[in-house]
Amino acid sequence: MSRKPTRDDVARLAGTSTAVVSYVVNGGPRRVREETRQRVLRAIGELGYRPNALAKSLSHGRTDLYALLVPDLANPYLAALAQALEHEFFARGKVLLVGDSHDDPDRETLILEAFLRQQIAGLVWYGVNQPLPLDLLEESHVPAVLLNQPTGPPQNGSRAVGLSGRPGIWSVSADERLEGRLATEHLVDHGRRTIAIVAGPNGRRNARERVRGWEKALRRADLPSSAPIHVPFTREGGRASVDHVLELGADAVVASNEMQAIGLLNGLHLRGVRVPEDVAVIGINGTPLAEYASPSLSMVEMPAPAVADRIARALNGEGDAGGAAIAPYVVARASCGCGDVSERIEDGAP
Amino acid sequence: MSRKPTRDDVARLAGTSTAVVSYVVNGGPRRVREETRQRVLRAIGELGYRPNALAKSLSHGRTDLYALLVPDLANPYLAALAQALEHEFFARGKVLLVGDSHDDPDRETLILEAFLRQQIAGLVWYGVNQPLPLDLLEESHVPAVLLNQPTGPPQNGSRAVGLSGRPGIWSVSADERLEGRLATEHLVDHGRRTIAIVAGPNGRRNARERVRGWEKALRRADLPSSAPIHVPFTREGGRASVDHVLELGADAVVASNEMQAIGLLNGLHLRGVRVPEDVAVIGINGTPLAEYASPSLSMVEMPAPAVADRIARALNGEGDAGGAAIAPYVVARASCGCGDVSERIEDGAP
DNA sequence: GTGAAAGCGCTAACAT
DNA sequence: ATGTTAGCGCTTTCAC
Repeated sequence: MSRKPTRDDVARLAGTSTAVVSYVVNGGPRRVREETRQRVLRAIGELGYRPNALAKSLSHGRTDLYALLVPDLANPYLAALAQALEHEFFARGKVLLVGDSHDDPDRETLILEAFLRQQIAGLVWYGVNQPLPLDLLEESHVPAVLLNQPTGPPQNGSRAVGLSGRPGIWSVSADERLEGRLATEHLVDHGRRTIAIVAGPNGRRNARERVRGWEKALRRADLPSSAPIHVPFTREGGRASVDHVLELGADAVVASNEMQAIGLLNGLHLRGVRVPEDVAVIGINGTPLAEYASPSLSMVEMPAPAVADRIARALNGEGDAGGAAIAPYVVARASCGCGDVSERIEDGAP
Repeated sequence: MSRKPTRDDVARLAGTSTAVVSYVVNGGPRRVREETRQRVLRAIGELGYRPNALAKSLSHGRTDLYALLVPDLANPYLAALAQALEHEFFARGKVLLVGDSHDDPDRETLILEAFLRQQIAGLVWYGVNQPLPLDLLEESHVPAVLLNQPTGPPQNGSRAVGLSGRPGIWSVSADERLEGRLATEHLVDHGRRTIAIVAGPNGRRNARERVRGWEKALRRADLPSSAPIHVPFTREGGRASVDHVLELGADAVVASNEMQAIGLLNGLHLRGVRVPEDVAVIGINGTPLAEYASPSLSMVEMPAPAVADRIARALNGEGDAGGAAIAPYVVARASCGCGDVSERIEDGAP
């Protein structure tokens, strides 16, 4: 009574063959007479039989394992994404493996290799570098969705597009430029004239895109643009940018992600600068956390659940992965001067 | 050249038997002549051979899969824990599976079953209910660490203890009572006289423990205690508790977790109450996020990396899982009135 | 030091 | 409708 019951035990107890047990457990590929079915089911219940997914996968040639590889699981945006992906995958009977590269390309490779050894059925990869070293991935035949990888011409919102290299590698990425533009335009609408931007590390492509959107909005509004303030995508970075922001005499700032925005808010608070009275703040890629900053943070958002849905569809080859874009939108709260209004402002076309 | 190379291919190319390839790949259990070893290694390199962990596990009877089951992956504390666990497990050649129960016991069971089907080698379970339904777990022989499950008499700090039921089930839990006491004592030291507590949902055992610690500290200081304010362990809950706090005329508040503390801070901000001048705030189970609240949040902490280390040791049967306790400590920041000092205050004995 | 072969638990093509 | 059986890729005992 110690060894875990196997399919053989079930078959023996039910007085059938092992194949029939398989058919019952999997609901196919053959039909089974109802009476037999019941007998098998009863045997399964009696033994407390639990199918071994390992054996199944080995035999069937396909696992139930999906993997997520990110640079920082503690980043609220990525944690929200992990949560949303787990939700989507679980709904499809898959289970989620996570890896945290700590922003280290070498570690990233090691993790990826571990995932491939596990014969993952799909990968979601928020990579450290741009572009990513795809060799490992390409020689495997694992379907993958790349995040944070700008591909081709800028797109409206987010979509899943096939990526050159090999079929089965997709890219789901936000239109960072649009996000930057939306954020900036909102500040312009508030009548701000000197709008600074806290950007990501110099040279990172996705950092650059957000800056481009900011520039575009300023140009359209006929406002001057200053030099982007390049700091890491961290709370520390945001806080450290405060001196620059004040030197520029800015009356508004766009922060390139939520962690930076929170750090910035804290930095301004420490300097005794009032938000939004003295300086208005808006960030990009908000999470539910933003609402609870003090003052609450206005953000451009593209909710993790929608992104996760898109990713899951792409990996499962469900319908039009490249279909309608997910549009980012402004969630106006207090930090931009919208008072306590927490309305959702939809975007028009570019 | 399309099929993935298997151990057979390697053996053929190296001109050896499959067993030898195994010995080389696993560094055992038999020795292999150096020359042969090199030949095998070369064949592996040439073919780009990657061992199939599935087959290995099926044969070997043990997977490299550890699983983490939590009620809310987006909770910064749990996200930090997930990150720290991934780190520990990866260092041991394991890979991390995550499940999010969304605070739903039924979902929790389904996820657990999925994990068991995957033949996980270990489980870390931050359960929804207290006590947890351990039947599923007990009939499996999976080593497990239960978090958030008060066991036996209160302990100093956190430790891994064997849990009745069956061997291989451990509990690593904070001494919630001590945490509550430390937080409260710190406020007392600041000269606060009316110290309220934002507790967790009424009836939850871990919520109760923190309240007990608070009561004890007040009693010792000869201060009156009010009724605990029971709200969910969420930011919404913290924010919603503000009216109660103000009604009580409190000049200080202990929040039972970080999300509540952040919500409370925001609620006070919205009411125009100054922190810490009018009301001092301290929370329990802080993460790096707390430092960036405005004002920065004083917290009782028990860092995720230390907890994760303890958990990993327990699961790996490494040394004294039940050894020295992890002591929670106060990280004093601005919200309690410690100014911008960010010193770490160690705790004495109970 | 190395090879042959019997499993690990399950799937599915092929029989009946 | 159900039984038989050959794998899936690897580990490991047992021979040599």
